[in-house]
Amino acid sequence: MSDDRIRNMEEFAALCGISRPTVSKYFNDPDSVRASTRKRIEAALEQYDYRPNIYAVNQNRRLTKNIGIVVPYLADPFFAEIARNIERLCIEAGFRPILLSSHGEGQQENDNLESLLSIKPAGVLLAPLGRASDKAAIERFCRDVPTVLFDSNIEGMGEAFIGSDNASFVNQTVDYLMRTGEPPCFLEMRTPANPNANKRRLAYIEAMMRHGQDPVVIGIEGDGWAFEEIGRQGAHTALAAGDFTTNTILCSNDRLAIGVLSACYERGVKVGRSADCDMRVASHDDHPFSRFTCPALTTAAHDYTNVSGRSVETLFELIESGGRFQRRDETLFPAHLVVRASA
Amino acid sequence: MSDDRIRNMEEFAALCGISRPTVSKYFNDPDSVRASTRKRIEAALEQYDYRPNIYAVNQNRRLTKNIGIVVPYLADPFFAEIARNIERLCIEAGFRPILLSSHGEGQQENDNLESLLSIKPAGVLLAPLGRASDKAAIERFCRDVPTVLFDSNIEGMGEAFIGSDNASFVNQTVDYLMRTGEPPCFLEMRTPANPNANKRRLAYIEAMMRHGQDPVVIGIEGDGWAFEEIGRQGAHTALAAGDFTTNTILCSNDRLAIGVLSACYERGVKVGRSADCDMRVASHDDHPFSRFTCPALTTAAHDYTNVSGRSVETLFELIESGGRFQRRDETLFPAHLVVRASA
DNA sequence: CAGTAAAATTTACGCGCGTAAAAATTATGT
DNA sequence: ACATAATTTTTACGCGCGTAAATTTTACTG
Repeated sequence: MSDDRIRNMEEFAALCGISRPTVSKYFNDPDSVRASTRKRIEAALEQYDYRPNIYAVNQNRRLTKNIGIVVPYLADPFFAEIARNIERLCIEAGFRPILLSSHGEGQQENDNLESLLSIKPAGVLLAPLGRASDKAAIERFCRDVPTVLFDSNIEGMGEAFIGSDNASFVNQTVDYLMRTGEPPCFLEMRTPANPNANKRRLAYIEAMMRHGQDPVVIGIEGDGWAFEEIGRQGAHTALAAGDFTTNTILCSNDRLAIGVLSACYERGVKVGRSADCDMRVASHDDHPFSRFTCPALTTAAHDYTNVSGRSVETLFELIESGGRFQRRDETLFPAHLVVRASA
Repeated sequence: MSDDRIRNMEEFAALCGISRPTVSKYFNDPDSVRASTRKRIEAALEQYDYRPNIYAVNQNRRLTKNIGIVVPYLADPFFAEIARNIERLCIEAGFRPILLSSHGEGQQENDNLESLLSIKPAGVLLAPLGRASDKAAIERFCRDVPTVLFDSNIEGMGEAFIGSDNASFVNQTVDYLMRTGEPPCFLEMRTPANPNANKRRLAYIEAMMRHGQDPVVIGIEGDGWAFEEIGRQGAHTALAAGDFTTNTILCSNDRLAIGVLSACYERGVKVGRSADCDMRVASHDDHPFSRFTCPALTTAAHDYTNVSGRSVETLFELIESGGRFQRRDETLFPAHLVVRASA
């Protein structure tokens, strides 16, 4: 690598012995130039280490190669994991992912969308906060930018939605719990952060009815995204009050369950499915840490690969279609049961 | 907000009744124009919702307002939390943070630096991987971009380092454990991912000598950033082999400890400081989840606020100094002990 | 080898804004 | 009110690249 700093495409083209417009064409699509000239450019590229000025490029291209990724709460390893998959897929496809977290706050979500607007992205993958989302702001955003929603749906917004099938999660856990012990009580936040929670509650009620059981839903207090602490305090309260009508708790999500396990431990309530245990606790999501709780958490797992993969694919299709779909598709992937020691 | 789309600064300046260069000056620094003209611009800004094209701006400014933030592993809530603090501080100072994760891999870290180079950031906050880092690549990068290292130091690289004082962590946990029970064995990965681990081991050995005790270091196998699983398997092996010479384990970091607690639970080893417990487990970092382990983890906490705050401040100073410091400062913040149930 | 299609070159313009220099205007102090 | 300093305006150029049109060169076919 020679260290003569190349200042622009003009100079680089001269070093290649090729005209600038052709070099420009190469950078837009290496296959759009003759194989022999491509070789020459790539040879020079290794020698001189030049790369187009990204700002000049984006100023002139009608569409940038940027893709915005917005997740509601990046400190949740679940979203960190999804985001990581999505990032990788974007890069492999030659795009530039820009990852933003809403940190659980509606204001931040709006700021993120504003910020994305100014970088004129080719498309955006948005996992909205849910209840705390500013629906009007998101709708306005989706009018300007090709957007695919994932993880948490908002009716009618974005050109498509990819997520997990909440009914599939709950059916599997409820069926399993019914088959192996007492019927489960359902523990959730009274005012859930996102609509998946509502769907899970409804699916729980329906599943219980199907089994000829009375559903018992325990809504605990708490606001924000500190689910573990909310679950812990809620479980303490509910256990003290004797709210659980059976020995089996099904939590709306793993982070709540982590808090519940913590509370049980603190109270000396032994959790598990062996004979010497007081309670069973199961949950949904297969959070990256759920394998390491004590006891390890029985849960229903997202199809991470398919959710992130299909989200990205869909966005690419959307971009190629010019930013609009004929109709808004909703794709739901089923869960699979992960039986561990907690239930 | 009128919806007549304004296409450029020329049009916006016309609507303000002010010349474009003055408007340009305003956007560079609102205080650089007369108060009365500033009012006029800001009034128009509310009416017409214009913002400068970020690509045109960055192409022409010698320095962008971008700040790169690189963390080794974003799926670790510890880094997610730090990154979130840093992001906020950057935004408040009028910068544009770009958050990148190296996902535990050297190749990704290099890619991240490459990617940052192309956006010509005003400065970069880099928490290097450590052992997996490509030192030469980082050194080259630091020559081109004003960089402040944080969390994990690499001797001589970057213009400054801000991190936590590993000796302070270990001294506090060791002193506490010595004071309240048997001397601790130290559990770590045999080939630690970053230099903090080495410093902690050395501090442990020194602390034990000071207490007149023989240090016992147990190095467990494992590679990569799946510390919980490594800790779990390592603890199983060590417990089976009887490697622990006392009933007290001090883990190098909380994520390992989470794995250790999981293994203990699986083996029916009761952890805690009450009389009926078999072992005590303590650790370092005060990971966001360490409050929810079973039992809750006794640990030494980072000074999150100061580490992130000082890192950002230092980078700002560096930027204002033109990218170079006279000498390379290393700032270490002490830890504080968080006593919970595990030890 | 001619004929044709494909690719590359030349030329030229525009993107939206930073910024410099000189001229004109406004604010400040006495 | 006047001299002086501080701002603003005018004018103009440049940043690095996308892209279009016309022209020339190259590659491929029979």
